[in-house]
Parts: sequence; structure tokens; C-alpha cells
Amino acid sequence: MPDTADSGSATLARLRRELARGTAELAVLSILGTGRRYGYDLMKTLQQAGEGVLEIKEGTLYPLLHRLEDAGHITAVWEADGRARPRKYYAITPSGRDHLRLLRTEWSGLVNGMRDLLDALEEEAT
Amino acid sequence: MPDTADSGSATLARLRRELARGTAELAVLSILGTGRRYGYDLMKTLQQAGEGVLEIKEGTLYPLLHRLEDAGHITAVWEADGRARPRKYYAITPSGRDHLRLLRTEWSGLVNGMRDLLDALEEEAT
DNA sequence: CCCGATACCTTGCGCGACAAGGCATCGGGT
DNA sequence: ACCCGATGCCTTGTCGCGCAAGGTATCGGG
Repeated sequence: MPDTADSGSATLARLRRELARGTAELAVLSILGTGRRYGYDLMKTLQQAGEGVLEIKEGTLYPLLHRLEDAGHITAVWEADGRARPRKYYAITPSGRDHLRLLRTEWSGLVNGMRDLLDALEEEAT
Repeated sequence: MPDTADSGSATLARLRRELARGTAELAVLSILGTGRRYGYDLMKTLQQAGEGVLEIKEGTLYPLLHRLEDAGHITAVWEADGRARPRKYYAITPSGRDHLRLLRTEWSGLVNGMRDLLDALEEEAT
């Protein structure tokens, strides 16, 4: 029955999505910075981290991993072990570590910039 | 002569843009939360705030203001004063203040989530 | 025996940021 | 007198991420 009168929460999802834009790359690369992982595992990990604010969907994750691989930031290997359904494990490369450093710098710059702006406005309101 | 071999900084602008996605609305609405402003002034203010990380371009700002106005979050009035070239002043509405609160909540949720993730990964690396 | 979880993938759409363009006014420098 | 940069507003077209929705296949439990 959510038909009309939904204009708030329907917008919330989009708002959240737009705000989080670009953070998927940082989150994924950060996790891979601590060790190799396969895609589905990354997805599940991010679903639980930070109350789900960093959750990314399959349609986002897999293309992202392919972009990172094409850019040379990560490498992929299929691993079957004993299982019939093999997993694709990703590992970060030196270039990927450089990129991760850059991303972290940009992210904290943005966070600090926004914090400074909001703080300045609060002072002003005094 | 920047022709090839530029693949680093050309990407940086896009990266920065994607990360900052959605923050323009928060920044603009925050400023308007402290008093009325006209568009060009908002642009100049954001250019200087936080070493330019929050800078937004004309092609972003004006459509954004129109979206906010359509949504009822801000109102606009042309003001001529004595000048020949009038300015369009924007002021936040009660609905806009609600929206601003929501945006700030979402933003800090994202920032905290990312901080928690990065902290957890650092611990893990111990 | 079927369904949900695991595990990978793709195509098409929505939407914000921007480049690049346009229009008009005003002040200062030459 | 003239031009140019800053002021001040606007629009159209393109780019690229995130996602919904769909597809394929295996495996375990009810």
C-alpha cells in the first residue's frame, strides 16, 4: 500500500545513494588492503559494517571490481579448492595501494572541509 | 603538452567529483540555514571554504537551487535595491530545515560508518 | 522437491556534476 | 572611447556511478 504519501522515504534512498557516491571504491579497496577476499564476501562484510550505511549491491560491486582490475589496482584469481563452485579472489596491487592512499586523502579532505564549514556556520550563529 | 601521460590528474578530478557527490546540497542548505544569500555569493563562499574541496560550479549550483525551490525547501525573491542588475536571494523554509537535519544525519552516519570501517581494519592489521 | 543462500555476471535507467555555451551590467585600465 | 574581466543569472549535452532487475549454477535443509 505504499502508493502516495511516500515522498519522504522514497527520496531517502536516493539521497543516501548520492551522498555515498564514490565511497564504495574506498571501502572495497580498504578491505582488500588487509588481505584477499572474494566478491560475495566483500558484499556481506559491507552489509554489516557501520549499520549498513556502506552497503553496496551486486550490480555495483562486480562492475567496480572489474574497473579496479582493468586499472591494475587489484588482481583476480579463480580458486576452486575442493568446491564445485569456485570463487574469484581479489588482491590489492602496489598501484592499488597508491590509489587507496589517494582515496583516503581525498576522503578525509572532504570530511574535514565539511566539518570546518559546518563549525564555522555554528559559530556564526552565536 | 599535457597530452598523454596525464592519466593521474585527469582521474583525480573525476574521483574528487564522485566522492563529493551529494554534498553540494548539504553545503548550500547549511549556509542558507544561517541567512539569505544569492547564488553567486554561495558559489564564491564555497570556493573559499575548506581549501576548495567544497567548490561547486555554476552548472551545478543553479540547477540545484531550482531543485530545492521546486521541492519547497527554499524560496527565491528578486531584489533590485538600487542596482540595475538585480540579485536573486534565496531563503530556507521550515521544510528546508527538516531536510537539512535529515541531510546532516545521513552525512554523519556515513562519516561515522566509514571511520568505523577504517578503524576496524587498522586494528585487524595489528 | 523446492526454495533460499551462495556466487558470479549483465543491460538499462536515474540523476547529479560539469563543460561549454549564452546574455547582460559594471568598473577599471589603456 | 573601448575592451575586458568580474559580477550575476541561465541552459543543453555528456559522463559515470549506483542500482533494479534479470540471468546462470550449486548446495543444503525442510
